[in-house]
Amino acid sequence: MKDNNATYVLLGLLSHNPMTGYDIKKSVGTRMSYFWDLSYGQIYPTLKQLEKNKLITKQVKNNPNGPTRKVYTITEAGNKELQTWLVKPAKKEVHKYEFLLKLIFGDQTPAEFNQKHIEEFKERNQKILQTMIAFEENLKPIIDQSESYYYVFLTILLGKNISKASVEWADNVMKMLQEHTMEVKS
Amino acid sequence: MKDNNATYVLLGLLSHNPMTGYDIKKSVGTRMSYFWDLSYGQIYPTLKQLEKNKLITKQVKNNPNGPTRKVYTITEAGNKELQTWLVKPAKKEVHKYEFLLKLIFGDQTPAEFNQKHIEEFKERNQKILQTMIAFEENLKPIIDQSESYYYVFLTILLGKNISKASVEWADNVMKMLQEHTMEVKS
DNA sequence: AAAGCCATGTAACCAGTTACATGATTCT
DNA sequence: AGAATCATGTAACTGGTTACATGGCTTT
Repeated sequence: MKDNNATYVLLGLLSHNPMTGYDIKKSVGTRMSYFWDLSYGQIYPTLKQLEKNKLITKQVKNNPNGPTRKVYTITEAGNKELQTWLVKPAKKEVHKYEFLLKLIFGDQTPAEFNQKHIEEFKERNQKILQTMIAFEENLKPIIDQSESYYYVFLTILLGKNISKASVEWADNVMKMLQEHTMEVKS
Repeated sequence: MKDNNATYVLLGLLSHNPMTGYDIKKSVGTRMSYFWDLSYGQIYPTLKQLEKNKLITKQVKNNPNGPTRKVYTITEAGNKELQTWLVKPAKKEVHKYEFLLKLIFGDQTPAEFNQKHIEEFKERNQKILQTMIAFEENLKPIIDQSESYYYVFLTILLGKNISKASVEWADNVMKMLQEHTMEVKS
């Protein structure tokens, strides 16, 4: 059995509800959008492999309006595998900020381009912040209905805090850069 | 010519000073540690390829105490290539928070493990925060000596803000989780 | 009519990691 | 004596993306 994160995302999601590959993609794209991503190119082969290893089972459901749905359910063995992984220490976070790679070489380009990168970063983070706030509001009233909502809520809060800090940084350095550019020119 | 980020990290660093592959690794590991990483497995083949494409040149320097050093210098064509890339919009940020992947499935495991993951996340971020503050203090007095220091400084500030927000989040949710665990038990 | 969603999947590619190989010097 | 640093590099592997292929249903 392969021991990559894609495997455990699928097991984790299926530990709550039986789902199709398509459902999984949507689920990751919403509740995990801030901190994880999976493509179909990972999802479908991983499902196949999990089934082969008896960590999940498949039910083929005929769908009158559209293609056949393949609904996957976690097995006892699958749940055990998930729990074994859950207690192991997590690897450290990986970040790829391409815009910082451009900004750190900002002395090699006119100031306007650096400002553009910062503006765009700010916009991306404002969007994320709004999404996180919306998720937060949606979850608040139902948080006591299921223990699993509570943990989703905690992860949403981190996304909210970090995107907020990012927007604040962008506002600050935009001001700093404007003053700096004037100083350098004079 | 390949158009991956590793290429531009090397060009960007070499646009400031001629360097060896080893120097580049160290440089990335300090000033970019928060938001980027490169392994020798990427650096050496990329240097070779950049040289073949005449974006950098190599000088082999005999080193009395140790192996031969190969010092690379950026060419005019290399600088142009870098500048072309600098003005193009950056791709959106990519994050991989493995611990959130474990926390979001926190209902599947005893509370103590969730708290462990949060504690460890907090510790990682406290370390980063301290590093960023140290960089900030080191840069402040020399920031007017070179335009390039200024941009490094801006990137350091983002690392500082985000790791600070992360530590604060950890403190908050630890308290929340402790209360929540007591409620659920009662 | 066109765009977008539902739903499946594969193949080729690109990015990035890890383990290995080599070996001298310097610090503790 | 042993660990760390200096310094080079490759090969095999794993992780992850993108483009392609198919095709019906629903919304604008």
